[in-house]
Amino acid sequence: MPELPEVETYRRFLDELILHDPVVGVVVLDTHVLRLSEEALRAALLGRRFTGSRRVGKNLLLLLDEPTGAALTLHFGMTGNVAVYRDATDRPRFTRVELELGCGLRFGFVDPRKFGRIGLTPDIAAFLKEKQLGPDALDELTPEHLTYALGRRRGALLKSALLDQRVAAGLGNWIVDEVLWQAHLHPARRAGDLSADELTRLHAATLHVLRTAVAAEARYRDFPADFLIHAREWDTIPTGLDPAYCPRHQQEPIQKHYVGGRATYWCEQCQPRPEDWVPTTETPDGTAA
DNA sequence: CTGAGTGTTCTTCG
DNA sequence: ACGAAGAACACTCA
Repeated sequence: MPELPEVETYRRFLDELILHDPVVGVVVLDTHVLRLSEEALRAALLGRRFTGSRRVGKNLLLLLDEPTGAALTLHFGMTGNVAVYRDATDRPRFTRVELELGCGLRFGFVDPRKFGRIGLTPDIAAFLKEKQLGPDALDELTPEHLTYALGRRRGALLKSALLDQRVAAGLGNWIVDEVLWQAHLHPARRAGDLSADELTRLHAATLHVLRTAVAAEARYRDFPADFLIHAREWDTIPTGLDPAYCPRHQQEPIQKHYVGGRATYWCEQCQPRPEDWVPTTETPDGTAA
Protein backbone atom coordinates (compact mmCIF):
# COMPACT_ATOMS: atom_id res chain seq x y z
CA MET A 1 0.00 0.00 0.00
CA PRO A 2 2.60 2.41 -1.12
CA GLU A 3 2.21 5.92 0.10
CA LEU A 4 5.20 7.94 1.23
CA PRO A 5 6.04 5.88 4.36
CA GLU A 6 6.01 2.62 2.44
CA VAL A 7 8.22 4.03 -0.30
CA GLU A 8 10.65 5.42 2.26
CA THR A 9 10.75 2.01 3.91
CA TYR A 10 11.43 0.32 0.55
CA ARG A 11 14.20 2.84 -0.06
CA ARG A 12 15.97 2.12 3.22
CA PHE A 13 15.61 -1.61 2.65
CA LEU A 14 17.10 -1.43 -0.83
CA ASP A 15 19.88 0.85 0.39
CA GLU A 16 21.03 -1.97 2.62
CA LEU A 17 20.91 -4.66 -0.02
CA ILE A 18 21.29 -3.66 -3.64
CA LEU A 19 23.76 -0.78 -3.85
CA HIS A 20 27.29 -0.98 -5.25
CA ASP A 21 26.92 -4.34 -6.96
CA PRO A 22 26.67 -4.71 -10.73
CA VAL A 23 23.43 -5.71 -12.38
CA VAL A 24 24.20 -8.95 -14.16
CA GLY A 25 20.73 -9.98 -15.24
CA VAL A 26 17.39 -8.38 -16.12
CA VAL A 27 14.32 -10.60 -16.11
CA VAL A 28 11.16 -9.02 -17.46
CA LEU A 29 8.19 -11.17 -16.57
CA ASP A 30 5.58 -8.60 -17.63
CA THR A 31 6.38 -5.62 -19.83
CA HIS A 32 3.29 -3.76 -18.71
CA VAL A 33 5.03 -1.87 -15.92
CA LEU A 34 7.90 -0.73 -18.14
CA ARG A 35 7.88 2.80 -19.46
CA LEU A 36 10.74 1.97 -21.78
CA SER A 37 11.47 -1.03 -23.94
CA GLU A 38 12.85 -4.16 -22.43
CA GLU A 39 15.92 -3.79 -24.64
CA ALA A 40 16.53 -0.23 -23.47
CA LEU A 41 16.20 -1.28 -19.85
CA ARG A 42 18.66 -4.09 -20.33
CA ALA A 43 21.11 -1.86 -22.17
CA ALA A 44 20.92 0.79 -19.48
CA LEU A 45 21.35 -1.56 -16.53
CA LEU A 46 23.57 -4.47 -17.44
CA GLY A 47 26.99 -4.00 -15.91
CA ARG A 48 25.91 -0.83 -14.09
CA ARG A 49 25.65 -0.31 -10.34
CA PHE A 50 23.25 1.63 -8.19
CA THR A 51 25.21 4.24 -6.27
CA GLY A 52 22.44 5.53 -4.03
CA SER A 53 18.77 6.23 -3.75
CA ARG A 54 16.41 9.11 -3.42
CA ARG A 55 12.71 9.39 -2.69
CA VAL A 56 10.47 12.23 -3.78
CA GLY A 57 6.90 11.75 -2.68
CA LYS A 58 5.89 8.26 -3.76
CA ASN A 59 8.66 8.04 -6.38
CA LEU A 60 11.79 6.06 -5.68
CA LEU A 61 14.92 6.85 -7.68
CA LEU A 62 17.78 4.40 -7.83
CA LEU A 63 20.82 6.39 -8.86
CA LEU A 64 23.04 4.84 -11.50
CA ASP A 65 26.78 5.07 -11.97
CA GLU A 66 28.37 6.42 -15.13
CA PRO A 67 28.11 6.22 -18.04
CA THR A 68 24.38 5.56 -17.88
CA GLY A 69 24.04 8.19 -15.19
CA ALA A 70 20.92 9.55 -13.60
CA ALA A 71 18.41 7.06 -12.31
CA LEU A 72 15.99 4.21 -12.56
CA THR A 73 12.61 5.56 -11.51
CA LEU A 74 10.09 3.44 -9.65
CA HIS A 75 6.49 4.21 -8.86
CA PHE A 76 4.50 1.59 -7.01
CA GLY A 77 0.96 2.41 -8.02
CA MET A 78 -1.66 0.89 -5.75
CA THR A 79 -0.12 -2.47 -4.97
CA GLY A 80 3.60 -2.28 -5.77
CA ASN A 81 6.20 -3.74 -3.47
CA VAL A 82 9.85 -4.74 -3.48
CA ALA A 83 11.46 -8.04 -2.63
CA VAL A 84 15.03 -9.23 -2.32
CA TYR A 85 15.79 -12.93 -2.48
CA ARG A 86 18.53 -15.22 -3.59
CA ASP A 87 16.93 -17.95 -5.64
CA ALA A 88 14.57 -17.61 -8.56
CA THR A 89 12.42 -20.21 -6.86
CA ASP A 90 11.81 -17.70 -4.05
CA ARG A 91 10.51 -15.13 -6.51
CA PRO A 92 7.24 -13.79 -5.13
CA ARG A 93 4.02 -14.20 -7.02
CA PHE A 94 3.32 -11.08 -9.15
CA THR A 95 6.96 -10.18 -9.62
CA ARG A 96 6.99 -8.18 -12.84
CA VAL A 97 10.65 -7.29 -13.24
CA GLU A 98 13.67 -8.79 -11.55
CA LEU A 99 17.25 -7.53 -11.45
CA GLU A 100 19.98 -10.02 -10.72
CA LEU A 101 23.03 -8.64 -8.95
CA GLY A 102 26.63 -9.77 -9.03
CA CYS A 103 26.46 -10.85 -5.40
CA GLY A 104 23.74 -13.34 -6.20
CA LEU A 105 20.82 -11.40 -4.77
CA ARG A 106 17.78 -10.69 -6.88
CA PHE A 107 15.69 -7.57 -6.60
CA GLY A 108 12.05 -8.01 -7.57
CA PHE A 109 9.53 -5.33 -8.47
CA VAL A 110 6.31 -6.97 -7.35
CA ASP A 111 2.97 -5.53 -8.37
CA PRO A 112 -0.23 -7.59 -8.58
CA ARG A 113 -2.37 -4.87 -10.05
CA LYS A 114 0.24 -3.55 -12.47
CA PHE A 115 -0.42 0.14 -11.86
CA GLY A 116 3.24 0.61 -10.94
CA ARG A 117 5.82 1.96 -13.37
CA ILE A 118 9.52 1.54 -13.99
CA GLY A 119 11.31 4.18 -16.02
CA LEU A 120 14.70 5.64 -16.64
CA THR A 121 15.69 9.27 -16.60
CA PRO A 122 18.94 10.91 -17.65
CA ASP A 123 18.09 14.02 -15.66
CA ILE A 124 16.46 13.87 -12.25
CA ALA A 125 15.53 17.54 -12.15
CA ALA A 126 13.77 17.18 -15.49
CA PHE A 127 11.99 14.06 -14.27
CA LEU A 128 10.64 15.86 -11.22
CA LYS A 129 9.56 18.80 -13.31
CA GLU A 130 7.77 16.63 -15.81
CA LYS A 131 5.96 14.87 -12.97
CA GLN A 132 5.07 18.30 -11.56
CA LEU A 133 5.87 17.11 -8.07
CA GLY A 134 5.56 19.61 -5.27
CA PRO A 135 7.91 19.59 -2.27
CA ASP A 136 8.26 16.25 -0.57
CA ALA A 137 5.68 16.10 2.20
CA LEU A 138 8.15 14.70 4.72
CA ASP A 139 11.42 16.42 3.89
CA GLU A 140 10.61 19.68 2.15
CA LEU A 141 7.12 20.90 2.94
CA THR A 142 6.96 24.23 4.75
CA PRO A 143 3.87 25.90 6.21
CA GLU A 144 4.45 28.74 3.75
CA HIS A 145 4.36 26.47 0.74
CA LEU A 146 1.32 24.63 2.03
CA THR A 147 -0.49 27.93 2.44
CA TYR A 148 0.50 29.06 -1.03
CA ALA A 149 -0.33 25.76 -2.74
CA LEU A 150 -3.72 25.38 -1.08
CA GLY A 151 -4.46 28.96 -2.02
CA ARG A 152 -3.85 28.06 -5.64
CA ARG A 153 -6.41 25.26 -5.32
CA ARG A 154 -8.70 27.42 -3.25
CA GLY A 155 -12.04 26.19 -4.54
CA ALA A 156 -11.19 22.51 -4.37
CA LEU A 157 -12.18 20.14 -1.61
CA LEU A 158 -9.43 20.14 0.99
CA LYS A 159 -8.99 16.40 0.68
CA SER A 160 -8.68 16.56 -3.12
CA ALA A 161 -6.16 19.37 -2.89
CA LEU A 162 -4.00 17.43 -0.44
CA LEU A 163 -4.01 14.40 -2.72
CA ASP A 164 -2.71 16.61 -5.55
CA GLN A 165 0.99 15.75 -5.78
CA ARG A 166 1.73 19.31 -6.94
CA VAL A 167 0.65 20.61 -3.54
CA ALA A 168 2.79 18.20 -1.57
CA ALA A 169 4.39 15.05 -2.91
CA GLY A 170 3.66 11.84 -1.09
CA LEU A 171 0.27 12.23 0.56
CA GLY A 172 -2.14 9.43 -0.24
CA ASN A 173 -5.64 8.48 0.69
CA TRP A 174 -5.25 7.13 4.21
CA ILE A 175 -2.59 9.66 5.17
CA VAL A 176 -4.79 12.57 4.21
CA ASP A 177 -7.65 11.19 6.29
CA GLU A 178 -5.33 10.71 9.24
CA VAL A 179 -3.82 14.18 8.90
CA LEU A 180 -7.22 15.88 8.60
CA TRP A 181 -8.54 14.05 11.62
CA GLN A 182 -5.48 14.93 13.69
CA ALA A 183 -5.75 18.58 12.60
CA HIS A 184 -9.50 18.69 13.32
CA LEU A 185 -10.33 19.64 9.74
CA HIS A 186 -13.20 18.28 7.68
CA PRO A 187 -12.17 16.76 4.33
CA ALA A 188 -14.87 18.71 2.48
CA ARG A 189 -13.63 22.11 3.62
CA ARG A 190 -12.54 24.38 0.76
CA ALA A 191 -8.78 24.35 0.33
CA GLY A 192 -8.46 28.12 0.29
CA ASP A 193 -10.65 28.63 3.33
CA LEU A 194 -8.28 27.76 6.14
CA SER A 195 -7.24 30.20 8.83
CA ALA A 196 -3.59 30.71 9.70
CA ASP A 197 -4.09 28.59 12.79
CA GLU A 198 -5.69 25.79 10.79
CA LEU A 199 -2.86 25.84 8.27
CA THR A 200 -0.34 25.58 11.08
CA ARG A 201 -2.21 22.60 12.53
CA LEU A 202 -2.43 20.96 9.13
CA HIS A 203 1.29 21.26 8.53
CA ALA A 204 2.16 19.98 11.99
CA ALA A 205 -0.23 17.05 11.66
CA THR A 206 1.25 16.14 8.27
CA LEU A 207 4.73 15.87 9.72
CA HIS A 208 3.53 14.01 12.79
CA VAL A 209 1.66 11.39 10.78
CA LEU A 210 4.49 10.90 8.30
CA ARG A 211 7.19 10.68 10.94
CA THR A 212 5.17 8.23 12.99
CA ALA A 213 4.48 6.07 9.96
CA VAL A 214 8.09 6.07 8.78
CA ALA A 215 9.32 5.25 12.29
CA ALA A 216 6.97 2.26 12.31
CA GLU A 217 8.24 1.27 8.85
CA ALA A 218 4.71 1.72 7.57
CA ARG A 219 3.35 -1.23 9.55
CA TYR A 220 -0.16 -0.08 10.36
CA ARG A 221 -0.57 -2.46 13.25
CA ASP A 222 2.30 -0.72 15.03
CA PHE A 223 0.76 2.73 14.76
CA PRO A 224 -0.47 4.33 17.98
CA ALA A 225 -3.85 3.00 19.11
CA ASP A 226 -5.35 6.47 18.85
CA PHE A 227 -4.66 6.83 15.13
CA LEU A 228 -7.71 7.01 12.89
CA ILE A 229 -6.19 4.50 10.46
CA HIS A 230 -7.41 1.65 12.64
CA ALA A 231 -10.95 2.53 11.53
CA ARG A 232 -10.01 1.07 8.16
CA GLU A 233 -9.47 -2.31 9.80
CA TRP A 234 -6.75 -3.33 7.37
CA ASP A 235 -4.18 -5.11 9.48
CA THR A 236 -5.86 -5.16 12.80
CA ILE A 237 -4.67 -6.15 16.19
CA PRO A 238 -6.64 -5.34 19.32
CA THR A 239 -5.92 -1.76 20.34
CA GLY A 240 -8.34 -1.68 23.24
CA LEU A 241 -10.43 0.81 21.29
CA ASP A 242 -13.45 0.13 19.11
CA PRO A 243 -12.36 0.99 15.55
CA ALA A 244 -15.91 1.94 14.60
CA TYR A 245 -15.75 4.94 16.93
CA CYS A 246 -13.53 7.99 17.07
CA PRO A 247 -10.29 7.07 18.85
CA ARG A 248 -10.37 10.34 20.79
CA HIS A 249 -13.57 9.88 22.73
CA GLN A 250 -15.07 6.54 21.64
CA GLN A 251 -18.50 8.11 21.29
CA GLU A 252 -18.90 9.39 17.77
CA PRO A 253 -19.11 6.72 15.04
CA ILE A 254 -16.50 7.20 12.34
CA GLN A 255 -18.05 8.39 9.10
CA LYS A 256 -17.26 6.80 5.78
CA HIS A 257 -18.32 8.58 2.64
CA TYR A 258 -16.85 9.35 -0.74
CA VAL A 259 -15.15 12.72 -0.98
CA GLY A 260 -13.47 13.63 -4.24
CA GLY A 261 -14.24 10.13 -5.42
CA ARG A 262 -12.20 8.47 -2.69
CA ALA A 263 -13.29 6.51 0.37
CA THR A 264 -12.93 8.97 3.25
CA TYR A 265 -13.11 8.46 7.01
CA TRP A 266 -13.65 11.14 9.60
CA CYS A 267 -15.25 12.06 12.92
CA GLU A 268 -18.16 14.44 12.68
CA GLN A 269 -17.54 15.70 16.19
CA CYS A 270 -13.82 16.39 15.82
CA GLN A 271 -14.10 17.66 12.26
CA PRO A 272 -17.13 19.90 11.88
CA ARG A 273 -18.75 19.70 8.49
CA PRO A 274 -18.82 22.87 6.36
CA GLU A 275 -22.33 24.28 6.09
CA ASP A 276 -22.55 24.01 2.32
CA TRP A 277 -21.70 20.35 2.12
CA VAL A 278 -23.78 17.21 2.47
CA PRO A 279 -22.49 13.71 1.81
CA THR A 280 -23.66 12.31 -1.50
CA THR A 281 -22.71 8.71 -1.01
CA GLU A 282 -23.42 6.64 2.03
CA THR A 283 -21.31 3.71 3.07
CA PRO A 284 -22.00 0.64 0.93
CA ASP A 285 -24.25 -0.83 3.59
CA GLY A 286 -25.94 2.50 4.20
CA THR A 287 -25.20 2.54 7.90
CA ALA A 288 -23.49 5.90 8.16
CA ALA A 289 -25.57 8.58 9.78
C1' DC B 1 -20.91 -12.75 -8.77
C1' DT B 2 -20.23 -8.26 -6.94
C1' DG B 3 -17.76 -4.69 -5.13
C1' DA B 4 -13.93 -2.26 -3.21
C1' DG B 5 -9.15 -1.13 -3.10
C1' DT B 6 -3.72 2.29 -1.02
C1' DG B 7 -2.62 5.82 -7.40
C1' DT B 8 -2.45 8.40 -11.62
C1' DT B 9 -4.20 10.31 -15.74
C1' DC B 10 -7.44 11.62 -19.00
C1' DT B 11 -11.97 13.10 -20.55
C1' DT B 12 -16.23 15.30 -20.10
C1' DC B 13 -19.21 18.43 -18.31
C1' DG B 14 -20.68 22.45 -15.65
C1' DA C 1 -9.48 28.48 -16.20
C1' DC C 2 -11.14 25.70 -12.47
C1' DG C 3 -13.10 21.89 -10.40
C1' DA C 4 -16.08 17.75 -9.99
C1' DA C 5 -17.14 13.36 -11.50
C1' DG C 6 -16.32 9.33 -13.85
C1' DA C 7 -13.71 6.23 -16.40
C1' DA C 8 -9.74 3.73 -17.42
C1' DC C 9 -5.93 0.95 -16.15
C1' DA C 10 -5.51 -4.65 -14.18
C1' DC C 11 -6.20 -7.68 -10.74
C1' DT C 12 -6.97 -9.86 -6.15
C1' DC C 13 -9.61 -10.81 -2.37
C1' DA C 14 -13.63 -10.92 0.71
